[in-house]
Parts: sequence; C-alpha cells; structure tokens
Amino acid sequence: MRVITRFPPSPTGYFHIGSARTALFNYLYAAHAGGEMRLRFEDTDTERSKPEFEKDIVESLAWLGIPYTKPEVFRQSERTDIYRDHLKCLIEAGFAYEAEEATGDSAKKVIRFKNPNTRVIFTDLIRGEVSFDTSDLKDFVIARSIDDPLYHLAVVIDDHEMGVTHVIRGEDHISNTPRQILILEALGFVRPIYAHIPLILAPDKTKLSKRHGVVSINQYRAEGYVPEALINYLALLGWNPGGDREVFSLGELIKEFSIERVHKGGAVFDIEKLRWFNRQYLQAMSGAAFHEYIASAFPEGADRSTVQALLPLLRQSISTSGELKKSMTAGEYDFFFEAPTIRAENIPNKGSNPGDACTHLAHARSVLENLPGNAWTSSEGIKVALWEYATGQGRGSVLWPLRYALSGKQRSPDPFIIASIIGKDETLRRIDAALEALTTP
RNA sequence: GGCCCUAUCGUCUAGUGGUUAGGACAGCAGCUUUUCAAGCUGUUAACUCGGGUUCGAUUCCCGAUAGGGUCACCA
Repeated sequence: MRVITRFPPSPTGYFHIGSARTALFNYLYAAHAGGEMRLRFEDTDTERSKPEFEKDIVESLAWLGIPYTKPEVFRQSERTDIYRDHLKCLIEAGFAYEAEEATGDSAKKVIRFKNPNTRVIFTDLIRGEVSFDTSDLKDFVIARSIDDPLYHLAVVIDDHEMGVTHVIRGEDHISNTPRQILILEALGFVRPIYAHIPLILAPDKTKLSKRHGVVSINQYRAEGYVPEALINYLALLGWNPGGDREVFSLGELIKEFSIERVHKGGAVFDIEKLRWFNRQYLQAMSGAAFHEYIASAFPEGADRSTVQALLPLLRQSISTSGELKKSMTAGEYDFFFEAPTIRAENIPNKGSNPGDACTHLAHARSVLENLPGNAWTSSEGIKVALWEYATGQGRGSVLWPLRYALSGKQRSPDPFIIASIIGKDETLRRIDAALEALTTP
C-alpha cells in the first residue's frame, strides 16, 4: 500500500506554527514510507477564507522546504457538485435528512446526519484504541444546504477521493473522528488510519494560539529564524528518535521518523530552545551564506568593508538576524562605523584614576602606532602587542580605558576586536580623542 | 458539566521490573583578555498521589488527583 497523507489547512489565518508541525509530521511519515503528502485547502467557510492566507501557507511551506503534491482535489470551494451528489445519495439512502431549523429563521433548512447511536472504536497509531459513544453527538449538521457542505462531510469525501491512507492531525481533532467515521461508513468508504499528534502548548499549558504572541511562520521568518532550525525544533517537539542527539537535517528526520515514538502529551513551546537551534545552524553556514543572511540587518549605506569585517564577530554572538537588527537600530553597533562620543569620567576603569588611564592610553597608542600593518589583520596581532604591558599594569586598568575609548560603551566586544575592525588610523584617532578628553578640564 | 486524551528536572526529553534516573534549553558558579554576548567547565533540579501485582516498582494494573482537548449552520 502506497502511503498517502494529507495536509488540509483552512486559509483563514496566517500559517501557524502548530499547522507547520502537523504538515511536517505528515510529510515525515509519508516520506519515510516512500509515499507522498498532498495538500488541499479547506475553504468551505467562505466568510473567513482569504486568498492572502492561502498564499501565505503555500509560501511558508516552500520556505520551510516541506514538499507536497497538489492533486485534483485542491479547494473544497471548487467542488460543491461532488459534495451535492454524495449528499443526495446520503439522503436517498436514509442516512441524512433535511431538517427545519430551530434557531431563528424557520424558513431555513439544514441537512443533518441520522445518528445510528452506536459505539465507534478506532485504532490510533499514537494512542491505541479509542472509543466513543456517538449518541452524545445527536443528529449533527453536515451541510447548510444541498449546495453548502460543512467541514465533516467535505473532509470525508476529499480524503476518500484523494486516496488518503493516513490521517495525521492535531489532538484537537480526536473528537471529530467518530463523526467522520460515521459519515464515511454511510458512504461506503474505506476507513483511513488515524494518528492524533499532541498539541503545541503555550507556557500556560493551553493550546498555543495568537493570544500567546508570535505564532505565524512568516513572523519567525522575518525575525531571522532559518527554516532548518524551525524544522529541527518542531520535529523534536513531541517526538524524538531516542538517544541524546538533537541536531537533524530534514533528510535525517525522514530517515529516523517513526509515528510510534510520537508522544501522547502536549509539549510547551520554548523560544529559547528555538534560538539555540538557530545558532547551531547559523554557525554551520558558509561564509557567503551567512553574509547574505545577515545583510538585511544592516542599514542601507553601511560601509561594506566594515560589514565584512564584522561578520566573524557577529556569527559568534548572534542568535537571529532580527536581534542584530534591533541592536543596530538601537545604535549599539554605531561605533564600528563612526567615532563615538565619549565622556571623560567613563574612561578610567573602576578603582583607577584619570592619570593612570591617561598613562596607559598613551602607552597603548605608542605601541599601536609602531605596530606594522600586517599585525592589524586580526585581533590576535593587536592583543599580542599589548598583552604583556596590560598584564603588568593590571588588565582592567589598561584594557577598560582602551575599550571605552574605541567604543564609547559600557558594554562592547573587547578592544582588540574593535581595533582590528576599525583599523589603525581610526584606532589612533579615537585614542587621541580620549586622551584629549582626559586632559581637557 | 458530558465525552475523550494525558502525566519523568522550570521546559523539551532519554530510559529501566533492580540505574549514582541520562542528555539538551533555561538557571547558578567558575574560566575565558577583570565589560556584554558567545564559548568552555562544573553544578542545582524530576519519576503526581494512593492502592494493588511482585522478592523488588519510576516502569505493569486499578483508582484518585491534576492538567489539557472537545462539545457550532468554524475548520
């Protein structure tokens, strides 16, 4: 049997992180088994369904690198003829009937499914045997009218026509399953195999939703999370192949995936862990790829050679490009591009005095001035030149004033890195400026 | 409330009828060029409770408790 899974989002909102994981699990399961995952849009709710959301889902899926096939069944809204035929059969066979509606408009009629009031038992790949008494469901509505089918009916017909063998979906659908089984049996369809995966939870342990903050894939994308990190993190939320390994490529995930190892309980979404994954993938990037990745975080006219020089430092210390952009906007990196304004009282290290700072700065200046050009290509050469003196005089009292002179910040990378990035001339200029500030009352 | 599902560190999780219950993130401490970040090292921290079964239960069974999901002419 060729495995066919499906991902059936309703285009009523931007692609959600939980939907992304459902799509991923469907894809992993199918790909592992050598089958395929198919996409369709459940847009029977014409009020809320929007083309922009459909577009967002398609784009996000592509960005994440989750492939799918697009068969003849694509939009439910384009298939009302088919649903109508099945509905007629259901009514003629006595499985469904038109009913007057109690709520308000008495002229309106809906179509209800005639509940046989039995016990439905199905085997869930993750939870084992699940049993429901369907009499609780009453005669539920399956269509607003003969031309206007509702979710449960459409799902059953589409899954059948798409040849879906495995329905893998969120746990919130578990109580929908008996309803759908009832309809599908009335229609004489083969029952697919079900697997209900645990929900992604917010820190308050409830289903992750918009009210908890950032949930759409495009927002994570905009913040600089890379698709590999998102995929890796999402795959390991509620599933793992056993053992201690955590970093997996999509190909490795396909190879390792097994639905039996999917957890039963919900998993809390932890942004810190996602940030960690993102860092892992940033560090594994090629230099060129990282440059391209980070470029958007810099302002338009940023000096190119400075940007280039900044890359190794950035790759070492940043979790997402969005965070860099934020720091950049806040001016935290300005000193790499232009001389900072400095305040004389901030130059000396704690426990030190302006006179010492002056002496040390002057000494550092003369050392650096005599440092040959090839020593400036890395921070290492600069460090070597100053290290002995700094250690002898007390590192803090030498290095803090130097660092502050170069950055004008209480917090920044170390002075050697800054000096190597801004270059010899600028370094000497900034030391001079600090010296002047120190000696001017 | 009815129905359904679930239960290992704060979080994601590994694991077993007998283990010093392992890893990762976060936290804390130290180191790293006395700042920040990153990195490195170390470290705090968990089997919900009560009954069984058993020589022995975190592990198997039952119950309780707690949490979650769902109860639409949404999907």
